[in-house]
Amino acid sequence: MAVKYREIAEFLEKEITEGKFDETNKLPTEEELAKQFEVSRSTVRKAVTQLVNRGYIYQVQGSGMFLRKKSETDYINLGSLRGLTKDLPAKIIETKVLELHVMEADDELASRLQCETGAKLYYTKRLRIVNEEPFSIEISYFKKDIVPYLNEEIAVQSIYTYLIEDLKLSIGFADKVINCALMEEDTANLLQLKSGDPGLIIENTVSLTNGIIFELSKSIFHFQKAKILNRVSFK
Amino acid sequence: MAVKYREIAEFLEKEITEGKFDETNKLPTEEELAKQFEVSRSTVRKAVTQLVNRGYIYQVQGSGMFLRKKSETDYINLGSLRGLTKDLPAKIIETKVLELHVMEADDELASRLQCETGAKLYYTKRLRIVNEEPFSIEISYFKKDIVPYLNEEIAVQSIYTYLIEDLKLSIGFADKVINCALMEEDTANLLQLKSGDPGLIIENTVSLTNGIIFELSKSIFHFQKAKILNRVSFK
DNA sequence: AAGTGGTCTAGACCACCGT
DNA sequence: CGGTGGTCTAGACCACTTC
Repeated sequence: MAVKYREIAEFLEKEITEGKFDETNKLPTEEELAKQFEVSRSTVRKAVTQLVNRGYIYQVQGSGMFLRKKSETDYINLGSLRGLTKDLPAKIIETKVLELHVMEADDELASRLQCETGAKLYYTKRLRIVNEEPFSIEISYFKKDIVPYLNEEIAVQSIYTYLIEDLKLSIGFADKVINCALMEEDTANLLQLKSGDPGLIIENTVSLTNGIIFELSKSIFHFQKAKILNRVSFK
Repeated sequence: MAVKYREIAEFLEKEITEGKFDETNKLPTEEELAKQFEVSRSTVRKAVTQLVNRGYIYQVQGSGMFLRKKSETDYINLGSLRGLTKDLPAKIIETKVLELHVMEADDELASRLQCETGAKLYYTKRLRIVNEEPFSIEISYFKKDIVPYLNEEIAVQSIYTYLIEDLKLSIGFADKVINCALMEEDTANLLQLKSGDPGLIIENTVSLTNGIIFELSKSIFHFQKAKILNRVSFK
């Protein structure tokens, strides 16, 4: 942190989620915020833009900044990289690590991860349990030269928290592909569904700020329990 | 248009898609672009930010601006409001208008559209055909006070083009909820699937720039043919 | 050390909303 | 018309990458 506009965005985000502006449904003007935080109006605008992009507010020229309707709480948020734990704060989330070991990239993985065939990868398969019911299966591959160490203790918690806070990785961008497919029997069993039932699938290719891909993942969600939310702003 | 940063973004977007920077995989520096377009560096940065948000490029501090790997062409783009026609430019897209008439909002529609029960709405149900195969079913409700007129000729083409270019509506933001559900028989039939097969569903709540909701839609995609792409940047 | 993007400022002027 | 967001500028200084 230590960057003003991020701090302001974070501060306002917290105020918004705590309901501080719910009565008026409106934020103070940019001018007022600039005065309050003792920064220039440009800096306020940069902070505010983040809130707009995250779907908290919208701006109307000549009129002001307004709260967007709060979204329901039990959606998976496509725009965040925070993971289930942060997306579903109201729920009890458990994780069962089904597999975790180092392996070598085959041709297909190498191509998708843009690395050499045979490069070392961490492979992990996890079952996510929400409110004591199976919710999703997550299969991930991490490049070992970027994520040199991973163990079950970490994988049971949020891997992303570990990557960001401990390994100090800075995540840059991701491609997410969503589709729907019929499940194999073993996958279905893990989710307590029948073979042939569909799964909602998100495939994720994640890069660091410098553009290097470091993770590939595939999450298969219980089709009756998972909903994905994406808030879009045009501008 | 007439806004510099948008024009620059559009210009660069075109150059990128035409492959102008493919050799180096890199864009000119911000300074150079500022000189080229005769604007300040801030204006260049604003244009560039749009390209970043749209998933075309990424920036690396101290190093430069680089192209992101081109995405495959046959994805539905979640971040755009352009509609299928623009998302799948390589495909032949036909639209069959199954229903189109004015109706009154019931309690549920009124609540979701934030209008009065009984308010007039345009209802339309369309079948989208891609490369001569059924691809999706789209059910939409438009507030009639905002979209006063709609006919089959418009509904066969892109409704959004009509809303933006003819009605001069300015779209502000949208909530998109994605999930997966088993289809009813008549829906399945339209997509040439079996009753009980799954559908990939996007429910869309769209607001104007001033925050007023004007459209609700539900698109049910053929689960074997549709893939949704979302490119995310963190910053 | 040079090159390049990231943050921040102060201020001007425009465009739109609501009274 | 006053209030408020939108665009744009010119310039300073910082942080990171690359050599």
